[in-house]
Amino acid sequence: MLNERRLEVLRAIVQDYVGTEEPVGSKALTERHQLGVSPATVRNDMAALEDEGFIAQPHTSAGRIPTDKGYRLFVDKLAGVKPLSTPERRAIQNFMDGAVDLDDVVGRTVRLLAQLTRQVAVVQYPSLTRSTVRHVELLSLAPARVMLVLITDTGRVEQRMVDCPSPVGETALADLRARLNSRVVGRRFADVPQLVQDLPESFETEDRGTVSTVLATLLETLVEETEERLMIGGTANLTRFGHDFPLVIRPVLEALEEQVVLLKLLGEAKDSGMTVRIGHENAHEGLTSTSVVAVGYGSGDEAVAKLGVVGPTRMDYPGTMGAVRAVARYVGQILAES
Amino acid sequence: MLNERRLEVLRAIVQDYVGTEEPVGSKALTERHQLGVSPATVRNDMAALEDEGFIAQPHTSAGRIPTDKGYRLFVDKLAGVKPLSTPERRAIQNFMDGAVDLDDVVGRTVRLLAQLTRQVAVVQYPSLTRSTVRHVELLSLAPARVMLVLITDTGRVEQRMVDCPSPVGETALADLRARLNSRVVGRRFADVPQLVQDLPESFETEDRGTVSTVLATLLETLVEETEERLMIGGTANLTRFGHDFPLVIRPVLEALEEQVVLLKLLGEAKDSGMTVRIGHENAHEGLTSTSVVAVGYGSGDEAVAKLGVVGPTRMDYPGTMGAVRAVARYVGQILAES
DNA sequence: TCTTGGCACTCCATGGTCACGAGTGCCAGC
DNA sequence: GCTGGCACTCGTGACCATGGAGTGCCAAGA
Repeated sequence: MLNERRLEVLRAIVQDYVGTEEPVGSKALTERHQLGVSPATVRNDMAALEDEGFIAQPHTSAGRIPTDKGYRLFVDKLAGVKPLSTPERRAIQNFMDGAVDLDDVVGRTVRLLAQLTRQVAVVQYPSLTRSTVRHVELLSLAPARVMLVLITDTGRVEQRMVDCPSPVGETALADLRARLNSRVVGRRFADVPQLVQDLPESFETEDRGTVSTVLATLLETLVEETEERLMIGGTANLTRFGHDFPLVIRPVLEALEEQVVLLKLLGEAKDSGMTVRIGHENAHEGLTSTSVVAVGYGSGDEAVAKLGVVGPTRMDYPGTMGAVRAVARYVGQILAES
Repeated sequence: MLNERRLEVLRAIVQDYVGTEEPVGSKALTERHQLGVSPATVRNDMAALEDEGFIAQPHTSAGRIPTDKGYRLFVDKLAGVKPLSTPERRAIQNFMDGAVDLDDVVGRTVRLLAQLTRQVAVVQYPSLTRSTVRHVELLSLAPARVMLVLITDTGRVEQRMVDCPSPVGETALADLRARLNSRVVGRRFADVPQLVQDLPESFETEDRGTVSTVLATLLETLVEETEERLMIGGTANLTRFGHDFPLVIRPVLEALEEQVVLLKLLGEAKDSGMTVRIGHENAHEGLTSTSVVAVGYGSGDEAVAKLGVVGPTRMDYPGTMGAVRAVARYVGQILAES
């Protein structure tokens, strides 16, 4: 059913619709693309494409627009990933260089991505559980109060207050700090629970309470939902959504404010390679008229977190995918260097 | 010119317009408020109010809507701050309790404020320069690489990498850490530069380079723009802006993404007491059709940062001001406790 | 079997007219 | 100084006619 030309027609429809935001008709198609056939033939092809569910008409006697299924086919079969131009690559470098800490890196990334794609950008902070421990610090702030600071190889810093059952001496604290670090430094956070399991036992009875409390807080921090932070930007680009936008923009903004929703969204993306979720493929109700392009990034081979963009299903997929991939690679490099 | 009744008419117009979002006419006014006079009289009063610039008509033969100047008078003279209801107070407590760290406190605050006011909430992180130092930590991560961690009494933690000119021994680092802390702990960050000024001189020549580098980074961190972080939320409430909203919402979203703009906005607010900036009173171009209600908050008497909301000029000022004030007080309490 | 030109049909968008109603300003009378 | 009355303005919504873009279908040609 779907011969070469029909696919070509679909590609042309997607490209034109993305460009003009208007339903595209058979005549316009033959004029703007060298299909080598007449409008009538294109009409037949369009009817076939519509039968298969790849395109639809908003109403009779209007042009066609791609359906989610149509975009899916376009992304899977018809379009590649468009590499960035040299000026664009240079812009990425200029923009990212000079970041002072992880917050800054993430902040710049989100702004950069929003600017390049002209869509809403979402960047997840490097996950704790997938990072490795660079250092664990314990600070005595008051006799029975300790501050726990975790530092990852990706530069992320997490801190928690610990209220101890009894006053803690500096020596005991230094002892715990040393033993703790010798066990976990360089290891992955995911492995920490196991590594510190028997630590309390090796302490004097009087200190065991404190040690357990500190460790409990440490483990809590690792599993806590807040470990999965993220940053979003470019929401102003939502206004480029389309005409019907008051209806569409609301649920999108709401979804974007729910960290849980976004984390789930990114979580659904594959760990490696790029993931594109189109329209109704997104589980969340408010996002059924948006597409999400996400990819993992990391300092090494393994992804420590994900980043991506959220935009209208009518988006420039090749360009967006190219930008997302390029940014992810560059951020990975920066993390590896630091 | 502006006798008691005319002020009463203005108040009624503001209240009705805020409620209905529609220009309000003389007849509707007399029906919904006990003004004790006829529509014709109200019309005369309205004409006077219009002459003075407090109200305007979108077009001839339409009702009146308040101007920025009208809202200003309303806020200054005609409306108080509406205290929160008991359930609302309880909701604040429930919502804020259980915050684990400063990020969490700020995050909860912004969500709470957005929910209470149904507007966009902006919360500034406690400023470094106005906080006092709880602890300065130096961690040796590599021979010539030190991580500097600042901890404030408000729970804020800031960290920076320092690349030292030469390898640093643990003893030298411990020495610097001890001397640094003995000088600055409990002091205000603003005073730190002066307090550490002569510190390098008291070290051996060989360590002076390192000491200077570390101190330079410390001072840099204090003045850096990034010290002024903030969090925003409730942007979905922008969709309740009005009918003409595609035009209005765009610049607002853009302004909200520019931290600089927002910081300036909050910075313009008075240090003590509540500040209300209405429409064109806001310097930033994109925000001329919004009002900003801001207030300082802090753990003690002094404000360490500000928070507020951004909404349409047509907002419920008494209610919004009440919510903002209540939230600020509660956050202050939480910071004081921690 | 596929392609093509022709043709009738559908339906949206545009723009004009018209009646309605809400609201105003003004004035004369109380 | 307040009030009722009255003429006037203007935006809104309904209705209708027109034009044009686009379609589906069909018969003829390659």
